[in-house]
Amino acid sequence: MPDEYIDIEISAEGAPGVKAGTPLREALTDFPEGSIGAEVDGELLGIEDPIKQGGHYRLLTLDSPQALKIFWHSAAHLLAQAVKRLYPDVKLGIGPAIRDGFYYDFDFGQPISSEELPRIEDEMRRLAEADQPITRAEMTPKEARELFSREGQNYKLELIRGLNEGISVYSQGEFTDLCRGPHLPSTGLIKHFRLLSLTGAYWRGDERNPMLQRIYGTAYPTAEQLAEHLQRLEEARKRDHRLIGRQLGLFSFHPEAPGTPFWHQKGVVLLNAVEEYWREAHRRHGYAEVRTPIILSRGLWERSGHWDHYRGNMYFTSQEDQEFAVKPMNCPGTVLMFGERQWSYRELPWRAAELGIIHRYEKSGTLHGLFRVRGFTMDDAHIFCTPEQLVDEIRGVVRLVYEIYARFGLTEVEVELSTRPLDRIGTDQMWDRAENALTDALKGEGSEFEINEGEGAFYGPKIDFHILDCLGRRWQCGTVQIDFNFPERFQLEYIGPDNQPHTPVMIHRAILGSMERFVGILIEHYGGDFPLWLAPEQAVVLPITDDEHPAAENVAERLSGAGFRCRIDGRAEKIGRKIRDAELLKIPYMLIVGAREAADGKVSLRRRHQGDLGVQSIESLIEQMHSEAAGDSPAVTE
RNA sequence: GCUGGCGUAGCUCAGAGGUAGAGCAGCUGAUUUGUAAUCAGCAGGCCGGGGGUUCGAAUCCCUUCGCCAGCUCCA
Repeated sequence: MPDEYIDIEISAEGAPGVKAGTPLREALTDFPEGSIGAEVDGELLGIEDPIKQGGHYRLLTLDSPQALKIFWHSAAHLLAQAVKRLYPDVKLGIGPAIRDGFYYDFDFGQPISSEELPRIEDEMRRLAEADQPITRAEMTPKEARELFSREGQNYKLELIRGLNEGISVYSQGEFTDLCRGPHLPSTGLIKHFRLLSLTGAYWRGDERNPMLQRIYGTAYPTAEQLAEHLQRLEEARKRDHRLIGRQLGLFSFHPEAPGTPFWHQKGVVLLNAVEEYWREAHRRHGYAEVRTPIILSRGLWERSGHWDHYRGNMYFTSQEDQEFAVKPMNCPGTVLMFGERQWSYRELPWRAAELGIIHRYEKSGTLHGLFRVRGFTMDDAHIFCTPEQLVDEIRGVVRLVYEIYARFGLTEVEVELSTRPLDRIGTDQMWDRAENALTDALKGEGSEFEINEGEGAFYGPKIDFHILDCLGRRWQCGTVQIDFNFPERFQLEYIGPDNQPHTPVMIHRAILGSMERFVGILIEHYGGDFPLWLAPEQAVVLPITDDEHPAAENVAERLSGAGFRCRIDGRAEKIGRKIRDAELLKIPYMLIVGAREAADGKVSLRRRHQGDLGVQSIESLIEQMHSEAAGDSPAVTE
């Protein structure tokens, strides 16, 4: 029964139709079996919720994707009910539906251990089997205060203080919770769920508030969907770049340098392959590569505004009574370069790209593999152009962004445009022009985008690019920001056709974000199975016996000569063992040389995950590898 | 930073007051092998660092460093 619609009309005084405030269940004369709520204009309604507006209602069943949000929210309540039965004195925080599940925050007084989760899950199961109806009631703030103060639910009381009339509570059995809803009709619908983890979380996310204990869980209407979701979590665990990074010998971390990776030989090959492609693409798009100092004087950072706004994230050092900062951004250095001399409008745009090494202090608790580090290489560029050139420049950046992502097989990109915040510099006219330039450029390139009203930086509006990896996870990588601040602070100018000085427009942009983080994303996206052009080791020659070593040397030399990364596994192991080890190292090509191949000057070809592909001449192999390496990246799963 | 958990051999992990263990990896030797693990032997440890309790500490306590999970996707 998917996609069933029903129109509801709100009655005016004395006219036919449904009275506003009527619960959805009563408003529907013919309530279809299996309906758990409805959606209208993006708003979700449970069947007990009151109708507020007329409209075209889409009925939801458990099969509807939108219904999951309701489902998870009710699962959170089920969790809270179970916890309250087991720990009667528990204080409830909040328990929303989130992406892929739900959580609920509790104050247990005495912290509980994650070994309690199965017990709680069992209690939830019992409660679900009891199949209690979920009912809704409205009350005034006063009534709500009385209700929750009776139970000593101080967190709920705090929430009520921020609410006006029309407070709703949802109940199932003895359990009542302050809640906006919507919810399922009854708890019996929640059959398949799993509690996943127990962690700490500050009340309202503020570290000055008490630490609550948060229980995360997930639930699905069918056992298959739940199993599939748990499978996805398992897949993500297997793809963890920290694990694969060690298994493949790409990088490591040491306590001596928290938050900064040590890149091993193979990891550097990978980084270099990404950088080589990056340089090639930037040359083609008319960028000039520059390199600015890592340590610059405090005075520069005072002038750029970083001293006032970013000092807490910066590292400092001093020598000869002079204070310096380790750069957290590349822009001031590039701006100094621009300011070195006079510029003619004929020389603009100047697109200065830099793979700049920057350092930012991050709280120790937020460090996470390559994803959150303290030192990294930003694939930065700063474009200085005339106002007339702005739209074209942004369009060029957008094109380059899509081109570069596509090279890595990342074709799903989500774009967000952030507009002027309340606290900002520059005139409204400048903001109009800049926001229009970003909008026009995105439209011109045919990108779909969402607008984040008021989320721009104080110095200018921006576009953010998010890529979706093969597991559908979203990573913010690229950004394009227009900057009114720098040209003003550093009094940048160029001489226009009118022989007068003008202020250039400055654009900051990054595409991959951090090279290190991007490589981490690639590791997880490919699961370590890198396409040929990125693979740290592209081929390994596997002689069957020592007799084939000369022939194997010959094969390896030919491949190395053709520019491929290739080695010989000359160990006194059986071929099965050599294959296994090469498969585990995820080497794309295994070239087996036995007596027959040695005699014919050929190899027996084996591809990672594919097995034996038969005998092939070395010439045709090299040709095949060249075209594979040059082409677009193949599908992620081979 | 804060809360909780975890640091034992290169890796994955056992041991939970009484002589530090296994598998894999490593080394040595044998084996010369045909598409995902050949066999045997050997070696390997300030049980993360520091302090304490105890006759005795990997084990209990304190402290410090690091790692892992999380720290509003708002009732």
